[in-house]
Amino acid sequence: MSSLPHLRLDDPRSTLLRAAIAEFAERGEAGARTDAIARAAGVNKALLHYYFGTKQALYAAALDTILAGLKEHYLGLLAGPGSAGLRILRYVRANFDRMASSRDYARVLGHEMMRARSGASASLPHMAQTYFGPLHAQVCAALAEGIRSGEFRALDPAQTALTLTGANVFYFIAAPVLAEVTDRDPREPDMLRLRRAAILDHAAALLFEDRAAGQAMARALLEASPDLPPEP
Amino acid sequence: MSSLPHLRLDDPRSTLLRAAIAEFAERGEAGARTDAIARAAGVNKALLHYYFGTKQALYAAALDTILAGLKEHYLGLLAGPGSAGLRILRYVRANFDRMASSRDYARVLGHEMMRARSGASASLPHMAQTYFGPLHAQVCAALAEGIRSGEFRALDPAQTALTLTGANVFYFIAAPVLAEVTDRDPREPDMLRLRRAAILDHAAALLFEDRAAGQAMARALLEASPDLPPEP
DNA sequence: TAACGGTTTAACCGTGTGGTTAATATGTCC
DNA sequence: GGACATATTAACCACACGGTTAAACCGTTA
Repeated sequence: MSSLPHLRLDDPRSTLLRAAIAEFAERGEAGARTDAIARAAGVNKALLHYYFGTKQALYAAALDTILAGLKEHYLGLLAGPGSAGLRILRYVRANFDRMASSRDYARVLGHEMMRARSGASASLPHMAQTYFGPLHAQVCAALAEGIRSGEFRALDPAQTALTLTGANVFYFIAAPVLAEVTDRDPREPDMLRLRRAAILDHAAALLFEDRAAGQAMARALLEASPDLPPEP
Repeated sequence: MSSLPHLRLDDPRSTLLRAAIAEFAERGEAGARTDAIARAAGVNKALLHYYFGTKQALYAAALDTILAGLKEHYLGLLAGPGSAGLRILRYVRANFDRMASSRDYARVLGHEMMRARSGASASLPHMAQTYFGPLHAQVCAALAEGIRSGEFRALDPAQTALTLTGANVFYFIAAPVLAEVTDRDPREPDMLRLRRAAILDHAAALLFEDRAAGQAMARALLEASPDLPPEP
């Protein structure tokens, strides 16, 4: 996008962007207030328009920042070495870790999903085409490969991809409700560790023809990286 | 709530409520416009305040209407006859059918989840305590029972309950995004049938110690009620 | 130091929105 | 038919919000 945007984290533009991501994550684009973003960034509201033009453009920039590099990361894992089973489990783990390590990521995406009624979101078609589409296709391809090789059960790849991401995403989307129901914060490290183990176990149990082998693979992956990356 | 509210579907109050549910489902409480609701109901905006007082109260009424009777229905299924496996699968199917048959249900709940940042939603604590809490507890109890009896694998009940609802809910929450990615409407009857079969198969594969038996049970449940209830 | 470009601010503006009010319609009982 | 309660409306209001404007600030260079 710009030439060297990722250094200098204390210039007003970056500060605004970070404040915007937090605000959009909490309230969505419609609910976010530009005043609040500017105030949180310790900056005049006009400066926001000076750098980003409109609220919608700021939102697009926030989305781009959040999604930057993520597609490549996921596609890399899915196309990497190892059996289809190993690659899918690696992807599931990476997806979980990404959401666990950034409080805003899952919620921004959640708001985007909610906003996306037929043709109402300006950013949706772009995001679907450049991000979700290729990702979904690649997950389906890996699933199909595993089914062909006999490593996976006879599954519908598209449906299975949805179940996997759904199980993964829902935990974070529903986190505030969950906190109310269970009296524990789902983002607490202990809770995250529990969920991380569960999601890998569930994915393995769902996918593999030889369930015991799949679960062993999931456990190995878990032990290979037992700790979550810290919040950036 | 009131004495005889559910008859006479063409009085202004009911019309307003239905219009409100549709509007809240599309845009959430923050995004919904009272003007638009009144206009959709073919009624003056002041009448909305005459009947419901404030937008927030209207939203609460909409939530109550959507959730009315649902908890009893689900709890009934979970406490009904049959093994834990059968009851859980019946519940999963009922949950799916509910979301499939009402375009608004899942999306209203989705918006409510998004809105529920720490202590910001007035309706969340009430909903969590009277609705989600008991339901979650009952699902966990059924899961624990199945684990104890050996029908299910050794699972963490709470985590498993989350995976099940997540896989179920996500499909409908993400429907607009999905439509963009796959070029087919996920709410099309054919797509719903596919998803319905998949969700039951996935639940069975995830839960049962004897996977083949579980899948047979899921298939039997599917054939017992092959068609979805129509949209009300 | 004066001119200049990029940066930042205080003050302002138009509009959309939730909510109010006062007046009018509608029905019902005597 | 008149009194009275319930419905329903047109017109209005206050204000929050996204966006604008013109001026001030600041570092650099001549």
